[in-house]
Amino acid sequence: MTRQAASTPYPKSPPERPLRADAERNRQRLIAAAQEVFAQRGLDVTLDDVARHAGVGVGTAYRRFANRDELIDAVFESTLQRMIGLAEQALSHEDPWEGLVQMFLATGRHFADDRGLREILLEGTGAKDRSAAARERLTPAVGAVIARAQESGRLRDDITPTDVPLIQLMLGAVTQHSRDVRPELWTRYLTLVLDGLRHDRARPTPLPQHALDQDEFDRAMR
Amino acid sequence: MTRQAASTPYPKSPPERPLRADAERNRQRLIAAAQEVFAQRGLDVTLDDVARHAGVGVGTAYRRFANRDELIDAVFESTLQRMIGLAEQALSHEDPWEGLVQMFLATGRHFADDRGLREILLEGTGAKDRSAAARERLTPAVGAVIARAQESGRLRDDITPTDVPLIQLMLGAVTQHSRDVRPELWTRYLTLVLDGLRHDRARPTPLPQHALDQDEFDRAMR
DNA sequence: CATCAAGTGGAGATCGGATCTCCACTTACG
DNA sequence: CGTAAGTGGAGATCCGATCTCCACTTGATG
Repeated sequence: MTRQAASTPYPKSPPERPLRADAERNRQRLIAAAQEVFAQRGLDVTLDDVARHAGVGVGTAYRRFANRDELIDAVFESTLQRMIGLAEQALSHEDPWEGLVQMFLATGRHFADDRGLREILLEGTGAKDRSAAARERLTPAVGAVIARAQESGRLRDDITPTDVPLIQLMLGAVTQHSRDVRPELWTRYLTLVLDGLRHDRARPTPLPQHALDQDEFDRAMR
Repeated sequence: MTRQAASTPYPKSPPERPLRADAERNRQRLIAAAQEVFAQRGLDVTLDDVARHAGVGVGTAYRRFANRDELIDAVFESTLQRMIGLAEQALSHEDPWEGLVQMFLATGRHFADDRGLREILLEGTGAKDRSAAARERLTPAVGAVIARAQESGRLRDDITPTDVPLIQLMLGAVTQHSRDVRPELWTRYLTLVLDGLRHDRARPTPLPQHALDQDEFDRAMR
Protein backbone atom coordinates (compact mmCIF):
# COMPACT_ATOMS: atom_id res chain seq x y z
CA MET A 1 0.00 0.00 0.00
CA THR A 2 2.51 2.60 1.06
CA ARG A 3 5.26 2.74 -1.45
CA GLN A 4 8.88 3.00 -0.46
CA ALA A 5 9.88 6.65 -0.54
CA ALA A 6 11.94 7.26 -3.67
CA SER A 7 15.44 8.57 -3.29
CA THR A 8 15.40 12.04 -4.73
CA PRO A 9 12.28 14.03 -5.28
CA TYR A 10 10.33 14.57 -2.08
CA PRO A 11 11.58 12.69 0.93
CA LYS A 12 10.62 14.81 3.86
CA SER A 13 11.75 13.60 7.25
CA PRO A 14 14.62 15.91 8.26
CA PRO A 15 13.51 19.52 7.79
CA GLU A 16 16.68 20.48 6.00
CA ARG A 17 16.19 24.18 6.39
CA PRO A 18 13.46 26.52 7.57
CA LEU A 19 10.42 26.69 5.34
CA ARG A 20 9.30 29.87 3.70
CA ALA A 21 6.58 31.60 5.70
CA ASP A 22 3.71 30.71 3.38
CA ALA A 23 4.90 27.13 3.11
CA GLU A 24 4.98 26.76 6.87
CA ARG A 25 1.48 28.20 7.05
CA ASN A 26 0.25 25.60 4.57
CA ARG A 27 1.95 22.88 6.53
CA GLN A 28 0.04 23.87 9.62
CA ARG A 29 -3.20 24.06 7.69
CA LEU A 30 -2.61 20.55 6.44
CA ILE A 31 -2.04 19.23 9.92
CA ALA A 32 -5.13 20.94 11.25
CA ALA A 33 -7.21 19.67 8.34
CA ALA A 34 -5.86 16.17 8.79
CA GLN A 35 -6.73 16.27 12.47
CA GLU A 36 -10.34 17.04 11.61
CA VAL A 37 -10.65 14.63 8.75
CA PHE A 38 -9.03 11.77 10.67
CA ALA A 39 -11.31 12.43 13.62
CA GLN A 40 -14.41 12.32 11.46
CA ARG A 41 -13.68 9.66 8.92
CA GLY A 42 -10.76 7.67 10.29
CA LEU A 43 -7.24 7.21 9.01
CA ASP A 44 -8.35 5.68 5.76
CA VAL A 45 -8.73 8.90 3.83
CA THR A 46 -6.65 10.01 0.90
CA LEU A 47 -4.10 12.81 1.02
CA ASP A 48 -6.27 14.34 -1.67
CA ASP A 49 -9.15 14.53 0.81
CA VAL A 50 -6.98 16.19 3.41
CA ALA A 51 -5.57 18.65 0.88
CA ARG A 52 -9.01 19.64 -0.33
CA HIS A 53 -10.18 20.09 3.23
CA ALA A 54 -7.15 22.27 3.96
CA GLY A 55 -7.74 24.33 0.85
CA VAL A 56 -4.40 23.57 -0.74
CA GLY A 57 -3.45 21.57 -3.81
CA VAL A 58 -2.61 17.89 -3.70
CA GLY A 59 0.87 18.65 -4.88
CA THR A 60 1.50 20.75 -1.81
CA ALA A 61 0.32 17.97 0.43
CA TYR A 62 2.67 15.46 -1.13
CA ARG A 63 5.55 17.90 -1.04
CA ARG A 64 5.24 18.27 2.73
CA PHE A 65 4.33 14.73 3.66
CA ALA A 66 5.69 11.87 1.63
CA ASN A 67 2.71 9.74 2.63
CA ARG A 68 -0.18 9.48 4.98
CA ASP A 69 1.92 8.00 7.73
CA GLU A 70 4.04 11.11 8.17
CA LEU A 71 0.88 13.14 8.46
CA ILE A 72 -0.53 10.77 11.02
CA ASP A 73 2.57 11.07 13.14
CA ALA A 74 2.45 14.84 12.95
CA VAL A 75 -1.20 14.85 13.97
CA PHE A 76 -1.20 12.38 16.81
CA GLU A 77 1.90 13.27 18.77
CA SER A 78 0.07 15.98 20.68
CA THR A 79 -3.12 13.98 21.12
CA LEU A 80 -1.18 11.13 22.64
CA GLN A 81 0.41 13.50 25.15
CA ARG A 82 -3.05 14.60 26.17
CA MET A 83 -4.22 11.02 26.69
CA ILE A 84 -1.28 10.31 28.96
CA GLY A 85 -2.10 13.46 30.87
CA LEU A 86 -5.62 12.20 31.45
CA ALA A 87 -4.42 8.97 33.00
CA GLU A 88 -2.01 10.89 35.21
CA GLN A 89 -4.75 13.22 36.33
CA ALA A 90 -6.78 10.19 37.35
CA LEU A 91 -3.97 9.27 39.69
CA SER A 92 -4.23 12.57 41.49
CA HIS A 93 -7.94 12.17 42.15
CA GLU A 94 -8.40 11.76 45.88
CA ASP A 95 -10.76 8.77 45.57
CA PRO A 96 -9.01 5.91 43.77
CA TRP A 97 -12.23 4.46 42.40
CA GLU A 98 -13.46 7.81 41.20
CA GLY A 99 -10.08 8.33 39.61
CA LEU A 100 -10.54 5.15 37.63
CA VAL A 101 -14.02 6.20 36.57
CA GLN A 102 -12.74 9.59 35.52
CA MET A 103 -10.01 8.01 33.46
CA PHE A 104 -12.52 5.84 31.60
CA LEU A 105 -14.82 8.79 31.06
CA ALA A 106 -12.15 11.22 29.95
CA THR A 107 -10.31 8.90 27.61
CA GLY A 108 -13.62 7.44 26.43
CA ARG A 109 -14.75 10.87 25.42
CA HIS A 110 -11.63 11.39 23.36
CA PHE A 111 -12.14 8.08 21.66
CA ALA A 112 -15.77 8.88 21.05
CA ASP A 113 -14.86 12.15 19.39
CA ASP A 114 -11.95 10.90 17.35
CA ARG A 115 -12.20 7.93 15.11
CA GLY A 116 -8.60 8.23 14.02
CA LEU A 117 -7.48 7.99 17.61
CA ARG A 118 -9.54 4.86 18.10
CA GLU A 119 -7.98 3.32 15.03
CA ILE A 120 -4.43 3.99 16.17
CA LEU A 121 -4.70 3.22 19.84
CA LEU A 122 -7.41 0.57 19.92
CA GLU A 123 -7.57 -1.04 16.55
CA GLY A 124 -3.92 -1.15 15.61
CA THR A 125 -4.61 0.34 12.19
CA GLY A 126 -1.68 1.76 10.25
CA ALA A 127 1.96 1.41 11.13
CA LYS A 128 2.11 -1.23 13.84
CA ASP A 129 5.16 0.21 15.56
CA ARG A 130 3.52 3.58 15.95
CA SER A 131 0.55 2.09 17.77
CA ALA A 132 2.71 -0.13 19.91
CA ALA A 133 4.97 2.74 20.89
CA ALA A 134 2.02 4.94 21.73
CA ARG A 135 0.44 2.32 23.94
CA GLU A 136 3.73 1.67 25.62
CA ARG A 137 3.92 5.28 26.71
CA LEU A 138 0.38 5.07 27.98
CA THR A 139 0.70 1.85 29.93
CA PRO A 140 2.52 2.97 33.11
CA ALA A 141 -0.04 5.59 34.04
CA VAL A 142 -2.95 3.25 33.33
CA GLY A 143 -1.31 0.50 35.34
CA ALA A 144 -0.93 2.82 38.28
CA VAL A 145 -4.58 3.86 38.21
CA ILE A 146 -5.65 0.22 38.20
CA ALA A 147 -3.29 -0.78 40.98
CA ARG A 148 -4.38 2.07 43.21
CA ALA A 149 -8.05 1.29 42.74
CA GLN A 150 -7.40 -2.33 43.59
CA GLU A 151 -5.43 -1.47 46.72
CA SER A 152 -8.36 0.62 47.85
CA GLY A 153 -10.47 -2.51 47.66
CA ARG A 154 -13.04 -1.05 45.30
CA LEU A 155 -11.86 -2.61 42.04
CA ARG A 156 -11.97 -6.35 41.67
CA ASP A 157 -8.56 -7.99 41.84
CA ASP A 158 -8.72 -10.03 38.67
CA ILE A 159 -8.50 -7.00 36.41
CA THR A 160 -5.22 -6.14 34.72
CA PRO A 161 -4.01 -3.13 32.76
CA THR A 162 -4.56 -4.82 29.40
CA ASP A 163 -8.26 -4.98 30.21
CA VAL A 164 -8.52 -1.22 29.90
CA PRO A 165 -7.89 -0.82 26.18
CA LEU A 166 -10.07 -3.85 25.49
CA ILE A 167 -12.92 -2.21 27.35
CA GLN A 168 -12.35 1.02 25.48
CA LEU A 169 -12.41 -1.03 22.30
CA MET A 170 -15.83 -2.38 23.22
CA LEU A 171 -17.12 1.09 23.92
CA GLY A 172 -15.60 2.29 20.68
CA ALA A 173 -17.65 -0.29 18.82
CA VAL A 174 -20.79 1.18 20.33
CA THR A 175 -19.75 4.70 19.43
CA GLN A 176 -18.91 3.71 15.90
CA HIS A 177 -22.43 2.53 15.30
CA SER A 178 -24.43 5.00 17.32
CA ARG A 179 -22.61 8.23 16.76
CA ASP A 180 -25.12 9.68 14.31
CA VAL A 181 -28.05 8.59 16.39
CA ARG A 182 -26.87 9.10 19.94
CA PRO A 183 -23.25 10.08 20.37
CA GLU A 184 -23.29 9.59 24.15
CA LEU A 185 -24.66 6.08 24.16
CA TRP A 186 -21.27 4.64 25.05
CA THR A 187 -21.60 6.08 28.57
CA ARG A 188 -24.53 3.74 29.16
CA TYR A 189 -22.43 0.70 28.50
CA LEU A 190 -19.47 2.09 30.36
CA THR A 191 -21.67 2.36 33.44
CA LEU A 192 -22.74 -1.22 33.00
CA VAL A 193 -19.17 -2.41 32.71
CA LEU A 194 -18.10 -0.33 35.69
CA ASP A 195 -20.79 -2.00 37.74
CA GLY A 196 -19.21 -5.26 36.69
CA LEU A 197 -15.77 -3.99 37.66
CA ARG A 198 -16.71 -2.99 41.18
CA HIS A 199 -15.44 -5.34 43.80
CA ASP A 200 -18.69 -5.37 45.63
CA ARG A 201 -21.80 -3.41 45.14
CA ALA A 202 -25.13 -2.89 46.80
CA ARG A 203 -27.50 -1.79 44.08
CA PRO A 204 -26.81 -1.10 40.45
CA THR A 205 -25.69 2.37 39.45
CA PRO A 206 -28.45 4.15 37.53
CA LEU A 207 -27.65 4.07 33.82
CA PRO A 208 -27.12 7.33 32.01
CA GLN A 209 -28.61 7.46 28.51
CA HIS A 210 -31.79 5.51 28.04
CA ALA A 211 -31.42 2.56 25.70
CA LEU A 212 -31.96 3.00 21.99
CA ASP A 213 -35.62 2.77 21.05
CA GLN A 214 -36.55 0.70 18.02
CA ASP A 215 -36.23 3.54 15.57
CA GLU A 216 -32.90 4.76 16.88
CA PHE A 217 -31.72 1.20 16.91
CA ASP A 218 -32.60 0.64 13.28
CA ARG A 219 -30.75 3.76 12.29
CA ALA A 220 -27.73 2.88 14.41
CA MET A 221 -27.44 -0.49 12.70
CA ARG A 222 -27.77 1.31 9.38
CA MET B 1 -20.64 -1.12 -6.28
CA THR B 2 -23.27 -3.67 -7.23
CA ARG B 3 -24.29 -3.16 -10.79
CA GLN B 4 -27.87 -3.41 -11.92
CA ALA B 5 -28.40 -6.91 -13.23
CA ALA B 6 -28.45 -6.77 -17.02
CA SER B 7 -31.52 -7.99 -18.87
CA THR B 8 -30.46 -11.11 -20.68
CA PRO B 9 -27.34 -13.01 -19.88
CA TYR B 10 -27.31 -14.22 -16.27
CA PRO B 11 -30.11 -12.96 -14.05
CA LYS B 12 -30.68 -15.70 -11.59
CA SER B 13 -33.50 -15.22 -9.10
CA PRO B 14 -36.31 -17.55 -10.27
CA PRO B 15 -34.82 -20.99 -10.92
CA GLU B 16 -36.51 -21.33 -14.26
CA ARG B 17 -36.06 -25.05 -14.48
CA PRO B 18 -34.18 -27.74 -12.58
CA LEU B 19 -30.42 -27.59 -12.86
CA ARG B 20 -28.41 -30.37 -14.31
CA ALA B 21 -27.01 -32.64 -11.60
CA ASP B 22 -23.42 -31.44 -11.82
CA ALA B 23 -24.55 -27.84 -11.90
CA GLU B 24 -26.59 -28.31 -8.75
CA ARG B 25 -23.62 -29.95 -7.07
CA ASN B 26 -21.46 -26.96 -7.91
CA ARG B 27 -24.13 -24.65 -6.56
CA GLN B 28 -24.02 -26.42 -3.23
CA ARG B 29 -20.25 -26.35 -3.19
CA LEU B 30 -20.34 -22.63 -3.75
CA ILE B 31 -22.73 -22.08 -0.88
CA ALA B 32 -20.65 -24.23 1.43
CA ALA B 33 -17.47 -22.45 0.39
CA ALA B 34 -19.11 -19.07 0.84
CA GLN B 35 -20.24 -20.07 4.31
CA GLU B 36 -16.66 -20.82 5.29
CA VAL B 37 -15.10 -17.84 3.62
CA PHE B 38 -17.65 -15.40 5.00
CA ALA B 39 -17.16 -16.85 8.47
CA GLN B 40 -13.42 -16.43 8.29
CA ARG B 41 -12.91 -13.22 6.41
CA GLY B 42 -16.26 -11.43 6.48
CA LEU B 43 -18.65 -10.49 3.73
CA ASP B 44 -16.14 -8.33 1.94
CA VAL B 45 -14.59 -11.05 -0.15
CA THR B 46 -14.78 -11.36 -3.91
CA LEU B 47 -16.80 -13.94 -5.74
CA ASP B 48 -13.45 -14.95 -7.17
CA ASP B 49 -12.28 -15.87 -3.68
CA VAL B 50 -15.36 -17.95 -3.04
CA ALA B 51 -15.07 -19.69 -6.38
CA ARG B 52 -11.43 -20.58 -5.82
CA HIS B 53 -12.26 -21.90 -2.37
CA ALA B 54 -15.07 -23.99 -3.84
CA GLY B 55 -12.79 -25.34 -6.52
CA VAL B 56 -14.88 -24.04 -9.41
CA GLY B 57 -14.20 -21.36 -11.97
CA VAL B 58 -15.25 -17.75 -11.51
CA GLY B 59 -17.53 -18.01 -14.47
CA THR B 60 -19.51 -20.70 -12.74
CA ALA B 61 -19.89 -18.57 -9.65
CA TYR B 62 -21.24 -15.65 -11.63
CA ARG B 63 -23.58 -17.88 -13.61
CA ARG B 64 -25.25 -19.10 -10.41
CA PHE B 65 -25.22 -15.93 -8.37
CA ALA B 66 -25.53 -12.62 -10.11
CA ASN B 67 -23.68 -10.94 -7.26
CA ARG B 68 -22.44 -11.39 -3.74
CA ASP B 69 -25.79 -10.45 -2.23
CA GLU B 70 -27.60 -13.45 -3.67
CA LEU B 71 -24.91 -15.66 -2.26
CA ILE B 72 -25.18 -14.01 1.14
CA ASP B 73 -28.91 -14.61 1.25
CA ALA B 74 -28.43 -18.23 0.32
CA VAL B 75 -25.85 -18.68 3.04
CA PHE B 76 -27.48 -16.92 5.95
CA GLU B 77 -31.05 -18.04 5.83
CA SER B 78 -30.30 -21.22 7.74
CA THR B 79 -27.89 -19.57 10.17
CA LEU B 80 -30.52 -17.03 11.11
CA GLN B 81 -32.98 -19.78 11.88
CA ARG B 82 -30.47 -21.30 14.21
CA MET B 83 -29.96 -18.02 16.06
CA ILE B 84 -33.66 -17.66 16.64
CA GLY B 85 -33.72 -21.19 17.95
CA LEU B 86 -31.03 -20.32 20.48
CA ALA B 87 -33.06 -17.46 21.90
CA GLU B 88 -36.11 -19.67 22.11
CA GLN B 89 -34.16 -22.37 23.89
CA ALA B 90 -33.11 -19.78 26.45
CA LEU B 91 -36.78 -19.25 27.22
CA SER B 92 -37.24 -22.87 28.11
CA HIS B 93 -34.38 -22.86 30.60
CA GLU B 94 -35.86 -23.35 34.05
CA ASP B 95 -33.86 -20.53 35.66
CA PRO B 96 -34.66 -17.22 33.94
CA TRP B 97 -31.28 -15.69 34.71
CA GLU B 98 -29.41 -18.77 33.57
CA GLY B 99 -31.49 -18.70 30.44
CA LEU B 100 -30.31 -15.18 29.72
CA VAL B 101 -26.71 -16.16 30.35
CA GLN B 102 -27.09 -19.14 28.05
CA MET B 103 -28.52 -16.96 25.33
CA PHE B 104 -25.55 -14.60 25.52
CA LEU B 105 -23.12 -17.49 25.54
CA ALA B 106 -24.71 -19.44 22.73
CA THR B 107 -25.28 -16.53 20.38
CA GLY B 108 -21.94 -15.05 21.40
CA ARG B 109 -20.23 -18.22 20.34
CA HIS B 110 -21.85 -18.08 16.94
CA PHE B 111 -20.78 -14.50 16.52
CA ALA B 112 -17.29 -15.35 17.66
CA ASP B 113 -17.03 -18.10 15.09
CA ASP B 114 -18.61 -16.26 12.22
CA ARG B 115 -17.44 -12.87 11.15
CA GLY B 116 -19.96 -12.68 8.35
CA LEU B 117 -22.77 -13.21 10.83
CA ARG B 118 -21.45 -10.39 12.99
CA GLU B 119 -21.35 -8.11 9.99
CA ILE B 120 -24.91 -8.81 8.98
CA LEU B 121 -26.59 -8.91 12.35
CA LEU B 122 -24.48 -6.52 14.39
CA GLU B 123 -22.75 -4.19 12.02
CA GLY B 124 -25.42 -3.64 9.43
CA THR B 125 -23.00 -4.37 6.59
CA GLY B 126 -24.45 -5.17 3.20
CA ALA B 127 -28.04 -4.80 2.15
CA LYS B 128 -29.69 -2.83 4.92
CA ASP B 129 -33.11 -4.44 4.49
CA ARG B 130 -31.68 -7.89 4.89
CA SER B 131 -30.13 -7.03 8.24
CA ALA B 132 -33.21 -5.22 9.45
CA ALA B 133 -35.48 -8.08 8.48
CA ALA B 134 -33.22 -10.59 10.17
CA ARG B 135 -33.13 -8.64 13.40
CA GLU B 136 -36.88 -8.20 13.31
CA ARG B 137 -37.34 -11.92 13.29
CA LEU B 138 -34.94 -12.24 16.20
CA THR B 139 -36.41 -9.52 18.40
CA PRO B 140 -39.48 -11.23 19.90
CA ALA B 141 -37.57 -14.14 21.36
CA VAL B 142 -34.86 -11.88 22.75
CA GLY B 143 -37.44 -9.55 24.26
CA ALA B 144 -39.10 -12.46 26.00
CA VAL B 145 -35.85 -13.68 27.52
CA ILE B 146 -35.14 -10.20 28.88
CA ALA B 147 -38.63 -9.73 30.26
CA ARG B 148 -38.63 -13.07 32.02
CA ALA B 149 -35.25 -12.43 33.63
CA GLN B 150 -36.47 -9.08 34.85
CA GLU B 151 -39.68 -10.51 36.28
CA SER B 152 -37.60 -12.99 38.21
CA GLY B 153 -35.87 -10.02 39.82
CA ARG B 154 -32.37 -11.07 38.80
CA LEU B 155 -31.87 -8.73 35.85
CA ARG B 156 -31.80 -5.00 36.44
CA ASP B 157 -34.93 -3.25 35.26
CA ASP B 158 -33.34 -0.55 33.15
CA ILE B 159 -32.22 -2.97 30.46
CA THR B 160 -34.16 -3.20 27.21
CA PRO B 161 -34.04 -5.62 24.28
CA THR B 162 -31.99 -3.25 22.14
CA ASP B 163 -29.21 -3.51 24.69
CA VAL B 164 -28.62 -7.11 23.70
CA PRO B 165 -27.26 -6.61 20.20
CA LEU B 166 -25.22 -3.64 21.39
CA ILE B 167 -23.59 -5.84 24.01
CA GLN B 168 -22.94 -8.50 21.42
CA LEU B 169 -21.43 -5.80 19.26
CA MET B 170 -19.01 -4.91 22.04
CA LEU B 171 -18.03 -8.52 22.49
CA GLY B 172 -17.66 -8.84 18.75
CA ALA B 173 -15.12 -6.04 18.80
CA VAL B 174 -13.06 -8.01 21.30
CA THR B 175 -13.30 -11.16 19.23
CA GLN B 176 -12.32 -9.36 16.09
CA HIS B 177 -9.04 -8.29 17.60
CA SER B 178 -8.19 -11.26 19.73
CA ARG B 179 -9.27 -14.19 17.63
CA ASP B 180 -5.79 -15.18 16.49
CA VAL B 181 -4.36 -14.77 19.95
CA ARG B 182 -7.12 -16.01 22.21
CA PRO B 183 -10.41 -16.85 20.54
CA GLU B 184 -12.29 -17.23 23.81
CA LEU B 185 -11.33 -13.90 25.31
CA TRP B 186 -14.79 -12.50 24.69
CA THR B 187 -16.18 -14.70 27.47
CA ARG B 188 -14.09 -12.75 29.95
CA TYR B 189 -15.76 -9.50 29.04
CA LEU B 190 -19.16 -11.09 28.81
CA THR B 191 -18.78 -12.20 32.42
CA LEU B 192 -17.85 -8.68 33.40
CA VAL B 193 -20.88 -7.24 31.65
CA LEU B 194 -23.16 -9.89 33.13
CA ASP B 195 -21.95 -8.89 36.57
CA GLY B 196 -23.00 -5.39 35.65
CA LEU B 197 -26.38 -6.62 34.45
CA ARG B 198 -27.25 -8.46 37.65
CA HIS B 199 -29.81 -6.71 39.73
CA ASP B 200 -27.92 -7.33 42.89
CA ARG B 201 -24.84 -9.30 43.59
CA ALA B 202 -22.76 -10.36 46.51
CA ARG B 203 -19.30 -10.97 45.15
CA PRO B 204 -18.04 -10.76 41.63
CA THR B 205 -18.28 -13.82 39.44
CA PRO B 206 -14.83 -15.29 38.80
CA LEU B 207 -13.68 -14.33 35.33
CA PRO B 208 -13.04 -17.06 32.81
CA GLN B 209 -9.99 -16.48 30.61
CA HIS B 210 -7.15 -14.65 32.25
CA ALA B 211 -6.49 -11.22 30.78
CA LEU B 212 -4.13 -10.86 27.85
CA ASP B 213 -0.52 -10.62 28.94
CA GLN B 214 1.66 -8.00 27.34
CA ASP B 215 2.80 -10.18 24.49
CA GLU B 216 -0.67 -11.45 23.64
CA PHE B 217 -1.92 -7.93 23.88
CA ASP B 218 0.62 -6.61 21.41
CA ARG B 219 -0.29 -9.31 18.97
CA ALA B 220 -4.00 -8.74 19.42
CA MET B 221 -3.61 -5.07 18.61
CA ARG B 222 -1.56 -6.07 15.62
C1' DC C 1 -23.39 -44.66 -28.28
C1' DA C 2 -24.37 -40.37 -30.62
C1' DT C 3 -26.09 -35.97 -30.29
C1' DC C 4 -26.44 -31.58 -28.47
C1' DA C 5 -28.03 -28.42 -24.98
C1' DA C 6 -26.23 -27.31 -20.65
C1' DG C 7 -22.48 -26.24 -18.07
C1' DT C 8 -17.49 -25.03 -17.25
C1' DG C 9 -12.99 -22.55 -16.54
C1' DG C 10 -10.26 -18.86 -16.52
C1' DA C 11 -7.81 -15.36 -19.43
C1' DG C 12 -8.49 -10.85 -19.99
C1' DA C 13 -11.58 -6.56 -20.96
C1' DT C 14 -13.40 -2.92 -18.30
C1' DC C 15 -13.96 0.08 -14.54
C1' DG C 16 -12.94 2.99 -10.78
C1' DG C 17 -10.45 4.81 -7.32
C1' DA C 18 -6.03 5.87 -5.05
C1' DT C 19 -1.33 7.49 -5.36
C1' DC C 20 1.92 10.42 -6.87
C1' DT C 21 4.45 13.40 -10.51
C1' DC C 22 5.34 17.17 -13.43
C1' DC C 23 5.68 21.67 -14.87
C1' DA C 24 3.79 26.24 -16.11
C1' DC C 25 2.64 29.64 -13.04
C1' DT C 26 2.80 32.54 -8.60
C1' DT C 27 4.93 34.36 -4.44
C1' DA C 28 8.20 35.56 -0.69
C1' DC C 29 12.42 37.31 0.39
C1' DG C 30 17.06 39.42 -0.04
C1' DC D 1 13.60 43.29 -9.12
C1' DG D 2 15.56 38.79 -9.75
C1' DT D 3 15.30 34.35 -8.48
C1' DA D 4 14.78 30.39 -5.58
C1' DA D 5 11.00 28.44 -3.28
C1' DG D 6 6.52 27.08 -3.40
C1' DT D 7 1.91 26.02 -5.64
C1' DG D 8 -2.09 23.76 -7.98
C1' DG D 9 -4.22 20.33 -10.16
C1' DA D 10 -4.58 17.71 -14.60
C1' DG D 11 -3.43 13.44 -15.72
C1' DA D 12 -0.01 9.32 -15.84
C1' DT D 13 0.33 5.06 -13.48
C1' DC D 14 -1.04 1.33 -10.73
C1' DC D 15 -3.92 -1.94 -8.70
C1' DG D 16 -7.56 -4.75 -7.52
C1' DA D 17 -12.36 -5.94 -8.21
C1' DT D 18 -16.11 -7.19 -11.27
C1' DC D 19 -17.87 -9.53 -14.85
C1' DT D 20 -17.90 -11.46 -19.82
C1' DC D 21 -16.90 -14.44 -23.50
C1' DC D 22 -16.09 -18.49 -25.85
C1' DA D 23 -13.56 -22.80 -26.90
C1' DC D 24 -14.01 -26.84 -24.56
C1' DT D 25 -16.23 -30.68 -21.55
C1' DT D 26 -20.05 -33.22 -19.65
C1' DG D 27 -24.68 -35.08 -18.59
C1' DA D 28 -29.14 -36.30 -20.25
C1' DT D 29 -31.88 -38.33 -23.63
C1' DG D 30 -33.56 -41.48 -27.41
